[in-house]
Amino acid sequence: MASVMTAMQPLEHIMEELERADGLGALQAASEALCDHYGIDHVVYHWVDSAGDQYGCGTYSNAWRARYLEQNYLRVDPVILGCFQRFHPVDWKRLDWSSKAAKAFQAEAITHGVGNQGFSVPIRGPNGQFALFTVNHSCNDAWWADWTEAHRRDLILIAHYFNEKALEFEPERTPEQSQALSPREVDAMTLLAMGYSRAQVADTLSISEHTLRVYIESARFKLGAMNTTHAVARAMSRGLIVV
Amino acid sequence: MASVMTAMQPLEHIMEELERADGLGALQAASEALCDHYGIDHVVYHWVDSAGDQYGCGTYSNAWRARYLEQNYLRVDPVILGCFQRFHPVDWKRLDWSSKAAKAFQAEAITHGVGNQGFSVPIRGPNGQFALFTVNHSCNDAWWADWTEAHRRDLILIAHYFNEKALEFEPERTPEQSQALSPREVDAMTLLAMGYSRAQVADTLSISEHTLRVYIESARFKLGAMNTTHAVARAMSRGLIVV
DNA sequence: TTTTCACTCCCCAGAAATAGTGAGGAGGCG
DNA sequence: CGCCTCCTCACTATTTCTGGGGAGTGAAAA
Repeated sequence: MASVMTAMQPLEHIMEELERADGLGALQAASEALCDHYGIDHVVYHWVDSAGDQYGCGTYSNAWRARYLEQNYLRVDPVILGCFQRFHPVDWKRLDWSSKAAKAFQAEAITHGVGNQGFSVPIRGPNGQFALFTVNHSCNDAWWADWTEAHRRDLILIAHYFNEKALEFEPERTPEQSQALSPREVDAMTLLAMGYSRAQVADTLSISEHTLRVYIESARFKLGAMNTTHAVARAMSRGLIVV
Repeated sequence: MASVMTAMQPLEHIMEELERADGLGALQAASEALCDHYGIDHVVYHWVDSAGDQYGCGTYSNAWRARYLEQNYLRVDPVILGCFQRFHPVDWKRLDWSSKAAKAFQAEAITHGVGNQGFSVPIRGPNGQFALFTVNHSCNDAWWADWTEAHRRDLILIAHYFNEKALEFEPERTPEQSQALSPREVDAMTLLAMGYSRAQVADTLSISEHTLRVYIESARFKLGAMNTTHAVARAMSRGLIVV
């Protein structure tokens, strides 16, 4: 249980390497180092971006990665689907593998060298960023249960550092931080995001609907949005409004 | 630097208590225990929910909490605004305190016993859940820098556990994940959030605009939204779509 | 002091979204 | 085998939003 608290030099060394990492290659190297350190088959970091864009690094075979992307397994993979609704790290056994697609997916994964046991830590960043840190191994249930229990805390922390570095190295994936909205514009966007119509927003803010329109338009302009819905979506994803 | 890795019995004890916690009171107790353990002024967990709903526990005075809620400081607090855009834990000094509102807010916080130094860990869960774990103290910059550097890893981990427990105890705060959107509905919401008009979305999805409308309406119904903008906002804040 | 910016108000025509119906086929699940 | 959800298409009338204009105040920044 107390693994995080006990001295474990090689892990400490890997963590320090990770903190000093200055490129995506370092994450790949860290994945491999972690595999060696723990004596497990695979360590993988998988960033699942906005429009189904993906980025990852880790020790899965290139063939399996290619196949995964090519088949768009993103929309089938129970690990992705399950972790997206969770906060807790999760053992793969607790996911829903019942669908036909999931079973086929699993079978194919195993033929590509993916182990039967897995443990994934969901990680979330700003603007809806989502990633998974996964450790994977081929072994029996009891051994895996002991191992994951023993290293749970380490894995949470390592997952956090992986994501921290990935965000750092890929700033273009969390794009421009545009100019801020004026208070009135924030009010307008916020109320619109809450489902109020323009008339209701104007009424709530005690201004004419014409005036409100000016705010919406200027907010739309500042956010580079094509319409109100777009503007609200951008304001939300940039954290300019909290709804 | 290696604090997480070194034996530190009292912290270990607190963490184990936290893991066994079975109610919100336990988080409050853990906050106080952490204050004692570290010898700092405040430890606070603050859940900032979708609709501006808030829940928190920690060692701030009741007067300050009441004031914060009453004044709706959520929309002013640079800690909230800054952390919402970040993944890294952040020292309060690195936030933007330049606005007049922020300065007034800070001054008032200090009169309510909040320390001049702060360090906050942003945490995100499913469905757009967002929370902050903050440690706060009154001291000079050098001491604080040393302290936060020394305990950074612990704090990340403790923040994770606080949120894990908070999510566990408050399932009703992430309720209406019940109604997932169908794939087509997700497509529609996503493209609308990207600024496409209905005609463009229909074209992109290669369906008639009439069909598209059915998706938008059913999505709106499932999300309990009053209009398209509202539906998109809800879908985003619940993490159903990623833009 | 000048200039910029946020805030407020107004008109109009055309484009877009919404509300109320309707119906048929494909596929999964008990 | 029904039952269900999902996907697809259609019509009409009404409401709401958008994109062009223009104009005045006050506060803050340059």
